[in-house]
Amino acid sequence: MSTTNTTRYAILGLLTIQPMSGYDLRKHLGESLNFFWAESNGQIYPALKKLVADEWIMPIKTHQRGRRTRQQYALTPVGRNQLKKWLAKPPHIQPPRNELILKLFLGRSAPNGALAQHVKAFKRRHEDVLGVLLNFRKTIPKDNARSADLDYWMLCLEHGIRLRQAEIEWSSVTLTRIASTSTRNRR
Amino acid sequence: MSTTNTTRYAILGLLTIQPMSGYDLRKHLGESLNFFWAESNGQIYPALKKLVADEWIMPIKTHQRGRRTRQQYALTPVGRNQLKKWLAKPPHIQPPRNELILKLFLGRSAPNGALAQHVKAFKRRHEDVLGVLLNFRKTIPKDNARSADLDYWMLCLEHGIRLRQAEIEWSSVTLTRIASTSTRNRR
DNA sequence: CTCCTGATATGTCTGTCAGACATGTCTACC
DNA sequence: GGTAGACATGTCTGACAGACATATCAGGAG
Repeated sequence: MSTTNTTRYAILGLLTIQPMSGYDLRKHLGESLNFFWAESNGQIYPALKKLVADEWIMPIKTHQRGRRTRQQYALTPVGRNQLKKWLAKPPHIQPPRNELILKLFLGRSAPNGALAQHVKAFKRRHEDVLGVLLNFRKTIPKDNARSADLDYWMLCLEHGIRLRQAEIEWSSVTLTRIASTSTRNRR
Repeated sequence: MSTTNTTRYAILGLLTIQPMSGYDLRKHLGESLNFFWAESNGQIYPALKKLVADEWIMPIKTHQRGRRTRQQYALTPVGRNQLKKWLAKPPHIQPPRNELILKLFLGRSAPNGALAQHVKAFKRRHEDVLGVLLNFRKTIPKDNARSADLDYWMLCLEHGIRLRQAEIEWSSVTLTRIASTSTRNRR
């Protein structure tokens, strides 16, 4: 099996920023990272247990004033090393499963107007995300003035922005073409 | 559970083009469709069985001269209707799992030069795919002169092309930025 | 004519994943 | 003293990825 349980490494990576609890990880993964890395909630806690067992991370107790005690985790030297080794390996490519495009491909069998609806929704969603990302681009550099991670984060952001722009442009073109196609093929 | 077993519908969709065997489906899925829809080989035959049991498709015997008898399948009216209903539903969005971007995000922990290697490979791969797609754009319209599917296929192709172009452009920009980043952060 | 190679053809199996669902705790406010 | 809502930690099922297994047939090499 060449599937590498990437969840472990995503967690490991986040812990390079600072020690966190499972809940923190979940929030991080659900927010900024979510634009290019979706983690399944159900994987996080089992993965943490496994990582502790392998001694890639270690649990640390944190007593916060006025807040419940949370189980936090920190990288061990072993974990840091494993992460580095993983980062050196060529990235695994996610097999594409673009359901919108599949439906478009089979468009001849679709009920009238459905495809246009799908593409419109697709476009709107990407426009929303693009808005968020463009806002990030403005605010992140100020908040994290000279974080060592900043340069890398901006590259990821740039990727997200360009991809969304391409999707939006394609959507526009496609919408006009769909209109003329359905006119031509009308029974 | 909201996961919809999309494999069934991908198969159903391909059978609208013409009756096919499992092997034909596998080839189709491994070739043209593969650019936006990757199907796991292991799913095809079980899915076919299920589809037959549900009477969405029916097995037909084909005796080809000089070739082994293959089990082919054709859509039933029920199947055609189910496909149509599915096409009308909003497409499910694949959760993103872009391992390259994840590695870039964690770039600070990566060994020297590794990221640049990854991005270069990423760029090369997309350039190769773009070449294939651009070639498709030239040849497909001639081969399938007035297929009812042609218009839809071209839309999918266009999507693939634009996305790849965006990836390639981002790669170029990123490569120059990585170079200057690693210079600045050198110890 | 027999062996071998490679395309044809049909599957199985294991670990990983998606994401809905379950459960309990603490704070703040009424 | 109750309860709404954030905080926090999990479990569970069906679907999926993709490596692996197996058998048949055609055509060429010896």
